[in-house]
Amino acid sequence: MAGRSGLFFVSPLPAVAGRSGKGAGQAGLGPAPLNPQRTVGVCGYGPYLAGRAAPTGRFTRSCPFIVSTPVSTHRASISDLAAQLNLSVSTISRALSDHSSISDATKRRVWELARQLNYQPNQLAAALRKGRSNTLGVIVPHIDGHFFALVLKGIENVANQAGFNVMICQSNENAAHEKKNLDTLLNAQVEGILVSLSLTTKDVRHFEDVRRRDLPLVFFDRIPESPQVSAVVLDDYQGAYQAVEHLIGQGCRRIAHIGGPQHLNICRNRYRAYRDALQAHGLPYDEHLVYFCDLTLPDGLQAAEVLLGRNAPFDAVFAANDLAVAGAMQVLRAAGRRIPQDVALAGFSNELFTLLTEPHLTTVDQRCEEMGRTAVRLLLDMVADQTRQLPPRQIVLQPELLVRASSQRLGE
Amino acid sequence: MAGRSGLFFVSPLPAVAGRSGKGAGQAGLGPAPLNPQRTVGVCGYGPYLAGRAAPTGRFTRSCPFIVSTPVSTHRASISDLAAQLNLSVSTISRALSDHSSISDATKRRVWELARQLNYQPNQLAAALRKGRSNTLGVIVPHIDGHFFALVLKGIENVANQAGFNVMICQSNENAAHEKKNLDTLLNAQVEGILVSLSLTTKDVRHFEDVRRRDLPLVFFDRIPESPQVSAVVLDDYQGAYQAVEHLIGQGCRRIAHIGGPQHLNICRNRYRAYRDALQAHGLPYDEHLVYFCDLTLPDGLQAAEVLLGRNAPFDAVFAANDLAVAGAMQVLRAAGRRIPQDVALAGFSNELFTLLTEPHLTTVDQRCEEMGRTAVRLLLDMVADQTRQLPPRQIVLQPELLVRASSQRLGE
DNA sequence: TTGAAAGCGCTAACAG
DNA sequence: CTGTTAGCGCTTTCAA
Repeated sequence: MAGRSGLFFVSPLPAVAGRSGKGAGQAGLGPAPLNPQRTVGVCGYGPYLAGRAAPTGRFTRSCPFIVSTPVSTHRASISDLAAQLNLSVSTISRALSDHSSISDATKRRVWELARQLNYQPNQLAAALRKGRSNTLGVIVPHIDGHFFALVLKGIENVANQAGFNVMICQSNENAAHEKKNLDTLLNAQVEGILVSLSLTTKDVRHFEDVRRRDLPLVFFDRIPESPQVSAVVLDDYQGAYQAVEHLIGQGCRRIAHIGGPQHLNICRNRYRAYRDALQAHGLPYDEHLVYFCDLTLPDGLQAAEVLLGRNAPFDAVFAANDLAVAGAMQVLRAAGRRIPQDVALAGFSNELFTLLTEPHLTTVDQRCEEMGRTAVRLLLDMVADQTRQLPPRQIVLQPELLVRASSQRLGE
Repeated sequence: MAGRSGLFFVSPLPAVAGRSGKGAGQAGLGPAPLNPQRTVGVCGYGPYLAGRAAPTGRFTRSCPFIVSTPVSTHRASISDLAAQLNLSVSTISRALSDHSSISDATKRRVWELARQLNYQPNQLAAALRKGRSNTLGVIVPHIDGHFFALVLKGIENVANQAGFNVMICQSNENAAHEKKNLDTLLNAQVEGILVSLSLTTKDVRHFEDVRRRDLPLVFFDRIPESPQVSAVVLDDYQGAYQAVEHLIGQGCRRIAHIGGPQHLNICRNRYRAYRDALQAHGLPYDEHLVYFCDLTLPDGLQAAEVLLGRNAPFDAVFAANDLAVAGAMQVLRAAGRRIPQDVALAGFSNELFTLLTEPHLTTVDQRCEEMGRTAVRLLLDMVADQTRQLPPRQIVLQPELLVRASSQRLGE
């Protein structure tokens, strides 16, 4: 199939194989031959260091990596056990799964041999036979960045606890890629799918296949606009509303907004909350104070520049994410604005770095892990429901406003 | 048996001939291309909002999510196709994989029906039969945080291009968990494994199983101390050495170090480079200027406090990672130290947030994606080698020092 | 160019 | 308590 391009694209330094420089009992140097007969030993070796000589020796540590001859490359199967014990494969199978109808004596024998032969069950075969892959699929826009990483952690925890593996796909914010991801998951026979839409997904018909197969499907965070789907989301509206209200409470009257792509539910809701909060407090909406972008760091920088250039004074910025507001802060400070005295700032997502900026950033926590856990629980409920008749459910998590120095103009 | 702790990380499979799709009559041969589809219903619905009433309607967008009754929940298999076309399963199988010995006419009929029935090959069955799962396994300490996320991205790219899926496990910095991860991967019949050791892994004997089975194994970044393994690492020594040398070049004479756990090769090498660089430039090593910890944010805060409290003046800090130095910076500034005039700072890893602090942090780039790509290429070479005789290789990537404001005391 | 048949490793009736 | 048997869906000889 796809060619394996075996070229190594490595930096100048040639590969260092079996480099040493240590005094300790070095076994093999250089291209170590395979099958060094049962060398069960301690070996130390130098650091991967280029150039400089190093006062080594004292930094090595013992390394009990056993190098034993591969006894047999053959993977023990259930029938190997059966043959060796003069039992039938079904007995072995049952013994291994601790079936009640197998005598303790037999079980013990089986387990012992399994241990000796280092038997590992073949999940593929079991899944094929049982018709259950014990695997869930997830499609996320990307994996780098705080939010999805934490959601995935939540998903993994609950799923694993329930005995499921999780297969992850990244759509790279690309709708076509997302579609392929879906095929991949279907081919892998996953038992249910979790999805957070890509930035460029404006058409969700590719999820119809899933539906047609009665395969449980749950969206989270970035979801399509249909009450017919099951979904878990944060109450972005609420979080944003609170953030803006907080800024108003600090005496801000001209609050700017850096918003994200409006076809995404999350960005739209944050923007809407911004408008509503202003209105609820009798403040006018001024479109000169609003800037839409993709919320990257460069976008944040540019947003601040544009806002400053518009000649529409503002005393606060609420951005739809933390990165944008962090970028904006740099530009604002460079322009001589004091934070929060001149301009108060609030972001969204509670990224780790909001505690690394000076001042720390006010933000809204998204309950990442909880979102993951909730979504997978919902999915597992659907998977467990044989009838496939469960009505779609939508679950809304409550965010938490975290007030920090970037927005505190009054004594707390 | 082995606990489930797997996260599969997958992406588009190599095109499977006769991929589904609906829409107008696709005539073409070969892997059916994505198809343009017509819009079908439109439905709008309110936002997931709790509490406040919202001026809905204007913010909804069209949603062509089709709600159709599940026609048949039965997944079409190869034998269904065979039955309907009066062909044998083997012919179908061959046609689907575009085998040369099948007539074009037959292929066309097969593909067409496959499309109609929305046939999706069962990977499990294929893998079982072929004895090849087309899956690689990866064990990382965690998935949140810049570094591993990017390495994984690199791994995914290359692996997918070569037609492999990737299964990810997180050890959560826990050696016991790492062991379970390994079982999970073995059970899933992966064809090769990539590992970056957990913080608490001091004994690597559990990888012996892998070796005994002749399963290709490549370590990256955090690796065991043995020349017998294949590994890809950054030249941490070189990167740290350059960073410290840079600080010296800026006029710093009393440079402190915040170091990580010394049983990890990466931390040890950074520390060693720190000492060597000092020595090479005739500066004394003073243990009062060194603080070891786990390099978290709180650790960084504490490190600075301890260093300040020791009454051993210092004019620079080189930390083994960015988080620690970012934390230290906060404490130092709070204590009235100007950065970089009083204390110059340098970290390690090139985290995104190094561009969000004030001033920006000098750091060392780790070539994350390249590390992932390189590691998986090495692994794929081993997988491709039927003989299993390839000698272990170690590849060293060169880091890049990124000088930023936190350490620039002289005009560039 | 197509078909028949034999499994991959495991599970689960159904019988003893 | 244990064994026999029949597949899960697919690939792959070997024959036609």
